[in-house]
Amino acid sequence: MDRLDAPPDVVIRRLPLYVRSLRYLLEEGIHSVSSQELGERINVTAAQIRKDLSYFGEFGKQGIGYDVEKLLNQIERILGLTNRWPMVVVGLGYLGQAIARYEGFHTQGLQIVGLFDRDPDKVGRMVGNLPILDYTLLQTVISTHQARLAIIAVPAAHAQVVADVLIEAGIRAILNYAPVILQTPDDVWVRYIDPVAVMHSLTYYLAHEHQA
Amino acid sequence: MDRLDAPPDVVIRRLPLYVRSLRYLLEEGIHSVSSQELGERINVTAAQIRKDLSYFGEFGKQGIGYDVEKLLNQIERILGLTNRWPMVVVGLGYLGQAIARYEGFHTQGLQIVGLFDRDPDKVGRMVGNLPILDYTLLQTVISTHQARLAIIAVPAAHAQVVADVLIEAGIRAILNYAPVILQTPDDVWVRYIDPVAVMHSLTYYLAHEHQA
DNA sequence: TAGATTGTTAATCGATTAACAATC
DNA sequence: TAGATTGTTAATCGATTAACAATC
Repeated sequence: MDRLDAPPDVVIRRLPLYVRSLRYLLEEGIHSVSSQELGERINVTAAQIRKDLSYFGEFGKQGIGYDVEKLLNQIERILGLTNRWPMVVVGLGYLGQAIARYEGFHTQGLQIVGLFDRDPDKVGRMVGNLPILDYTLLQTVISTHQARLAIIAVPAAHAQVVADVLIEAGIRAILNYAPVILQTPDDVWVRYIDPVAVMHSLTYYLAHEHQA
Repeated sequence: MDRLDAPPDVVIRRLPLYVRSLRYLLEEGIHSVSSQELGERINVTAAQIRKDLSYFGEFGKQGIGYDVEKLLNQIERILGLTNRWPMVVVGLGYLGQAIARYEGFHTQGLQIVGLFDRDPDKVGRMVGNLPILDYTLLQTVISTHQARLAIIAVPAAHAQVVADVLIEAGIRAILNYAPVILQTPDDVWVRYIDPVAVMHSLTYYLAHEHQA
């Protein structure tokens, strides 16, 4: 394979699923796995797993498969999960609070270092072990922790300004829960979580199920 | 084009974004839009929009573009959004409560008709205007409302059993927030919301940014 | 050794983009 | 009419799958 080619984004998006599945395997005390077996757990073909991994190197043994722990470590290294990643959360409504309280980020190398809301009634309150801060402190907190990751959980109408401020303050990758497409510079990564859109794509299939 | 071909899933997933953008346009008082203009708002090419729509019919006028309201109505009809969709939410932790309290579902044709948790301490409490019910009532509520949509927001270890029960009770499409890949029959639709995986794909790019 | 499974190449499949005749 | 923009076809691009030699 051509190690010069950058791996496609689809592949990068699948790597975290491999990581998770390998962690589960390890918890189950399974130390060796074939692309076939791994694939069955993630609903992905064996060929796709091997092809995906081939962008980064050779991690298995013919006739044997993959050493779970070794492969896990390798993919974690590829994803940069050997360091902890500081991130900030903006918008502490019900959703933002659920995000702030979710242990899954912390256990997976993602460390929330700042919570921000512009509502004066919320500022100062604690969520978990962090206080909600005013937007005026965004810049300081982001530079202090060198945070490059942010989660936006503010109302739709407010998301674009928040994104602008975050980027200005040094944020380079955003996970946006607000139902708006953000306009950002090319060197900023933006991903969306959009449950209503997902549900609407499902209603399509339910509405058309009996025509098929 | 060949109206006999089923539209690809990628296209179905984009339709809800068109719906949303068209709604925003309408709110802004804009009544006519070209594929070019619409595309700029959603970060999609004009050609892709026209191609996507062509799977379902002809909705625009040459030289003019699309009537916003008309196109909106058409896509809503295609997605089945002319009816309201009953759905249940299982798991009323912080996340489940945020979901239950989010107005976005209700305003977009998705009506939560039941909240379920197995924790006896939670059962009976109200979240918004609905009480949290025990799993024993799942079957009844689902059949009463003929719900075919469900959201799973339980801990990872519990998600597969919950899915099994839901499907047994008649659910046909699931949005799963738990970090596990569900094993389900072919006639059940499953989508995932997985913020940790998304963040991990972002750390990849941040970790490799300066090699590029 | 025989059996299993990798890594990789080539073939296939599918989605996006470009281009343009049709037409408002 | 001239200019703009659609709907659609064909070309391009990219991702998935199949197949198999290499090898544990």
